[in-house]
Formats: sequence, C-alpha cells, structure tokens
Amino acid sequence: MRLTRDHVVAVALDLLDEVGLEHLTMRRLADALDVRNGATYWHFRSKQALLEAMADALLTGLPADLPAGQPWDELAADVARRLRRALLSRRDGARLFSGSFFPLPNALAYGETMVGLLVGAGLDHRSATWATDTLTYYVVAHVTEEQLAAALPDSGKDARNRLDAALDPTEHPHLLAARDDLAAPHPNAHFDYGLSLVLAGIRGELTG
Amino acid sequence: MRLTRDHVVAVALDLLDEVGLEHLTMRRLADALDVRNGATYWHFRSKQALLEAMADALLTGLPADLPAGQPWDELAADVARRLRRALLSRRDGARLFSGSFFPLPNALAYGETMVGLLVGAGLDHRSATWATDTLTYYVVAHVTEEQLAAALPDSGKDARNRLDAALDPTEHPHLLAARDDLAAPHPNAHFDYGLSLVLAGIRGELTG
DNA sequence: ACCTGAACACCGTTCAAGT
DNA sequence: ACCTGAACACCGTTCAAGT
Repeated sequence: MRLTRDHVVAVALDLLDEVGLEHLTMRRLADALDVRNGATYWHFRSKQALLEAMADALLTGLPADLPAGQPWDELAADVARRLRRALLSRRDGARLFSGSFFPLPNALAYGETMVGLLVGAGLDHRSATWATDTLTYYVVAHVTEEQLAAALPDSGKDARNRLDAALDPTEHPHLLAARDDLAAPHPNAHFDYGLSLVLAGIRGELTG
Repeated sequence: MRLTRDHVVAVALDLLDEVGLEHLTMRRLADALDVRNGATYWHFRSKQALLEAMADALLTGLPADLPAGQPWDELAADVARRLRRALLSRRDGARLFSGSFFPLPNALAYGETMVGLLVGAGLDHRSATWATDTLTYYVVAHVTEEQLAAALPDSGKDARNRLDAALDPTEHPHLLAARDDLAAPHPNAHFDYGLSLVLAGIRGELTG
C-alpha cells in the first residue's frame, strides 16, 4: 500500500500507544508501516516534523461547537478539560505536545477559542493571551505528570516507597502530613482543583 | 584526577550549558571528564540517574532563609521566583527538572517550604499540597517555554514569521490582535502575570 | 514520484580485563 | 576500588540507485 502523510501519522500514533515516546523510533515505525527504513523521510522532512504532525492530530476537533449562552468560566473550564482529554488520549500525549512549539492548525484553533472566550469575558488582548498561556501551561504540565505517573512500574508502589524513605519527620512535616493527598490517586479532583485556582485568579482580573 | 560524583555532576552541568540537553551524551561527557566512555557508569547506574543528580544540583539552597514577618503571598511569590531562577540558571534546566520525577533532597525542601507557607496561610494540607502542585507546574512549564524560545535560531524571527504565515485574519482574529503580546519579548512580566493569577486563586481559597 | 539498500556518524549500556 | 577496551544492540538521517 502507498504511504500517505495521514496514514503515517495514524500508524505512528498507534505505535506511540504501544511503545511510548522514548521507544518510538523511525525504524520501528517503518516496520509497523511495512516499508524500509528511509521511506518515511519522503513524507516528513525529519522525525521532529512527524512528531509535530502527530501532536496536532491529537488536538483534532478540540474546541468545536461550544454550548452557547454559558458563562465564560464554565466554557473555559470545558475547553481546558477537552485539552486534557485530548492529551490523555494517547500515551505520552502531553510530552508529545510540549515538544512541538510551532504553530499548527488545531493548536491555533484551541488558542483562538480560549483567548476569544477571555476577551469576551472582559479581558484586554494581552491579559487574555497571557491568561491563556497560564491555563495551557497548567493543563499540559498536569497531564505530563499524570502520564509519567501512569508509566511507573508497580502502579507507582516503588515510587511511593522511595518517597516514604526520603521523607524525614523533622525536615518534612508538611509533606508527611500530605502523604495521602498525592495527585496520583485523585487525578480528576486534583486537576479540577488547580484549574479552579487559575480560573478564580482570572475572575479576579475582571471584578478587581 | 580521580572522578567523584560531585565532579561528574559539575562537569555535566557545564557541558549542558555548552551543548544543550539533546546533545548531552555520555560519550561527550567522558571526553569532557578526560576518561574513557564507560567510566561514569561506575559512579551513576544510568544516564537517567545522572540527570536526576544534575536536576537536584540545580535547586541547591533554593528556599534557604526566607525573610520573616512577610505576608504568605509575597513569600510564595519569592519562592516561585527562586525556583524560576534556579531552572533558568542552566540551559534546558526546566526540561532537565521535569524529566526527574523522583524525590530528591532539594526538590523535597522546596516542596516542604511551599506547602508549609500555604498551611501557615490557612489552607488544609490537601489544598496546600495541590496548590503547590499548581504553582510548580506553572513555574516549570513557563521556564520550559522560555528556554525553548531562547534556543530558537535568529532569536525566534523565523518562528514569528511562521506564526504570521499561519494566522488567518478571519479564523484567528484574537490571536492576531495579540500578535505583539507574545510571551517572548516580555518574559518577566509574562511570568509575574501568570504567577499573580495563581496566587490570587489561592487567596480566594482563604477568604471564600 | 515514491521507495529500497546501504551507508555515515552517532547513541546508552555492559563487562571482562587491567591497574 | 576504579577505570579501560571493546563490544552489543541500537539510533536519525542521507542519498544513489531502482521502479
């Protein structure tokens, strides 16, 4: 079968789910595509270019058809949760996304939607843009950590043991007191808490 | 000269400044240390272990001697700015840090300080921990992007041209209006704006 | 136009052997 | 105990040659 850019991206995303970002190599991808090693370089000028196409594919249809007549903060929370879901949809999706810093169509559509929402709420363009950056940083960093935690062996038991061993009662009383409030067991509540902090901060920009 | 862990870490950090994270290889490091290729594996069990030691070295002395008698939000802003400065102190410092997810002494000390600050302000342990996560995500993601932007060729001129070419007046009116408010020319103001949003959100947890 | 074959210049890691 | 020498099993990328 003839290769197309879309087919290469689709197979690469499936391979990503299977092996993870650090084992996603051009040679393994060629195997999965049933071609010889250099073939993908006719369709993508570099591995980086392929990764960016994969990242943008992750965001397909992200901010489509928002419900009308909702308050801005519920819409913004909705868009942020959609971004999170998109990044969670593939293994290492957040790291894939944050490695691609160039303007791709779906990422631009996401940004346009969020900035427009905040401008509509009453922020000037600079504040709306910078607040969007803050929201986006938050979502991407949160999902990055979620996916790193998910990749730990033993569902993170070893990591928790290492943390317990490293925590000293006299040096880390507060961290010890929060030992059962780690992010990992409560990913959704943890995400919503931080999101609500940022949205509350933005709300303060409007009334203040 | 005999190798020590500290010497390996120090030379590796200098090499990081020189070549960047993606060209920091065990072979280049061996050259810089004037030893043969496998030698560092006697001191660090893997490249990952070395990178984690480097990441923690970055944070040395981070939250030491905070000024007393200050309001919690100024102290929290101070600690966040110190974290930013520590990550900025070496090329790709933010990516180095976010790649090391295991509990290291200076990272724990930072977390203990920030959680303690927020507990002192009146948050319960869970909220203080989760708010600290939000602040830390923000700082790390912000510096990650700062350092990616700094690594662009032509001081980002090509990237800006690509953005201008990708922006469509009818599809991206808000992004176009914000074209001169990108993060890159105003890194400090951009950082402080997002930080103040998160801190205002935390403040709302106390009075609400 | 699209892909293969084969090479170039690298990687991280291991480990017997040296000192 | 600490390091060398040499190998193993890979990488991304390029490009003449094929079809």
